[in-house]
Amino acid sequence: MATMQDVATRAQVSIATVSFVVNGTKHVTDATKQRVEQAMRELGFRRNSVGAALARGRTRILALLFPVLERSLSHTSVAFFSSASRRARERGYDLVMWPIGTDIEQIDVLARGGLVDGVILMEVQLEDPRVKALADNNVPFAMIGRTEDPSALPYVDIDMVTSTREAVERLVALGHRDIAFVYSTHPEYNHGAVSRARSTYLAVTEEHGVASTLLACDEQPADGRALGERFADEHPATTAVIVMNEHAAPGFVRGLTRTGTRVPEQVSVLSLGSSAYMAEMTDPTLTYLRTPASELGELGVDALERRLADPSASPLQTLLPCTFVPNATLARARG
Amino acid sequence: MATMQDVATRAQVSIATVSFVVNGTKHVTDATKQRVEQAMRELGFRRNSVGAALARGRTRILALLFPVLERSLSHTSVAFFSSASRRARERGYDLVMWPIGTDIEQIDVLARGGLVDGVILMEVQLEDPRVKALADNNVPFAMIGRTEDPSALPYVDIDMVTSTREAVERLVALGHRDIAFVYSTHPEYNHGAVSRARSTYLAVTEEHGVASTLLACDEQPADGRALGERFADEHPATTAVIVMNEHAAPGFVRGLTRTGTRVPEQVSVLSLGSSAYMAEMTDPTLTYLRTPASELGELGVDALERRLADPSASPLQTLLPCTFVPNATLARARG
DNA sequence: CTGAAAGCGCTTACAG
DNA sequence: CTGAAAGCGCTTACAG
Repeated sequence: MATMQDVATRAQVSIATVSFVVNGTKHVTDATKQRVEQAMRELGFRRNSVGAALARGRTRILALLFPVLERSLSHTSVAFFSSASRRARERGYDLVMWPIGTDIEQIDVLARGGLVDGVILMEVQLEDPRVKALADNNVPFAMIGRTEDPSALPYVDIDMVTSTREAVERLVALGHRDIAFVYSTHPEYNHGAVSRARSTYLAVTEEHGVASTLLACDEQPADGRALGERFADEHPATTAVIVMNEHAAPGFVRGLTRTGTRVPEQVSVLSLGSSAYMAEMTDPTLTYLRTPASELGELGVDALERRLADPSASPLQTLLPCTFVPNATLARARG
Repeated sequence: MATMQDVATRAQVSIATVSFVVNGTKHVTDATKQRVEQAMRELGFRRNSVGAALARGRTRILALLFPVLERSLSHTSVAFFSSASRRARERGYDLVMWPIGTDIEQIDVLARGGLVDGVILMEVQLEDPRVKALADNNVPFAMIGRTEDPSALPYVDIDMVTSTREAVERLVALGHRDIAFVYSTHPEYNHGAVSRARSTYLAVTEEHGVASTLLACDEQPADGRALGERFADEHPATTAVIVMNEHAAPGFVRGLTRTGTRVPEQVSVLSLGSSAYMAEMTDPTLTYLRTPASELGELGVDALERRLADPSASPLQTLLPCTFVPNATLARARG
């Protein structure tokens, strides 16, 4: 690999001049510039990013932390990733997905090691040790999601209170008086969004005097199906279900229909926080509240960039509700 | 951020000694070691990876290149990623997913910039400009998938010839004489696996004197459904379909059943290269040939590591067939 | 067992 | 407009 020094020697200029040409940081005479460019071409020169990073103190690389080994990437999560990476590129950064779990040690190494300029956290828990680790160590970061008390931290998140209220009230408006709520369980994880949705569901059903049932379900299609298959037996009076578990929602509908429960005539199903991709899996097509994944992915990058630009500026904090997408699994309550 | 120099000063040793302690590269007296460790603790020292990388010439970071912006990540692709990253960690590397497309320029910057020690390529095309770019530039890499002629390059890949033959012959054995093949289209992409599967399908059906039909389908559930909905009309004589399109397979089955075609009584469906996750989406549960994603993810890391250890060693080249998972969408041919 | 020093490949005031 | 030189934070022969 040719170095800048090699190029400088061949073009008979100083290494500084090569740097100016490569980075466009200072004006260089056309003639000199051409000599340098020719030398670079001849040597197949490519600037070593590590050297540059050390000198500059920045890499222009951002990391999206997702615990891939612990939690399965849903279609929606992938959408977060692609939109964030697109946005990062627009802003002159590279964004990579770093499959780091809750292991603080690893986060520390990554974040303080200087390899990345900043970090976007996903799958944030109410009490998240990673957040404390990053904050304590002064690593620039933004959250997609948020902790119990995000106070002065930058975040973008789904407005789960608004979205859950909308879910319940749409069902109430259709005459449902007994509404169940399926949420996703994951050992050790106290997901912020899940927790907020659950308590809002309880509050709003109570507010409307509607019967409520909380049902846990693993993040697997087969678990959704199993739940659906025994649903009619175990909850004969329930006429509507909110499913906040993207992985399990199609399986749940399938479990209902294959055991003879008609959807939506007997039971309405509303998927909370999902995508067109998953909604298309079932028959009838799932009615759902769409997670604004691409919007939040972009905003997550913006929040981080702002923090990088000025660590003392007020943090960007944005909540976006899900949007209702009417398909075929909602109907008026029976009887 | 405290540097090694800061630690050295505080512990009253040389920076070299600190380095020895941090890396365990040389024996240091217990007393000295403890002084150094205490100083590190007091200062909250964390080694700067960029400095280390520059000095060593290695970062111990690997990149998995997946064109996230251009191709949608299937559940199976995610499995590749998680298993590769798990394996990498076992071997002392970090593996990140780098959402790079076909843009050679970007690959060049990444790969030659010294930020990563090696690269694993996914979604390899028959003629893949990225492969040439990496090879020309002497960047250590391995492919998951392979080009038309991978000759001396390290790769691990699905044995699509064997797997497709198995798919066809299982259907033939059930008496099917008119078998269609749905493959995934993607503009600009001439995916190696798709291409090999298609030609094997044509060869094996011909070998058995069975009627064949090639059907293109975008990688979207809704496109699968649309294809399924018009299938009975357009291909009334066809009794079995091989679907090599993980995103579209559930939609295809759904399209069939919702237009009154009974699966598998009237039409058998065999999903080629999929996962339990996707198979669970439909009713009846999809019979499929499982992509050995976690096995190949691991092997991909092994292939790359071997190349890193000894660039002149013979490349690891492995083909693994899919394995048949019997579920509920296969039956004897009707009539 | 420990240290002084060169070197990894860049960037960037500073000087001219 | 161009260059000499210090510095980014480490690692690692080499010497003692």
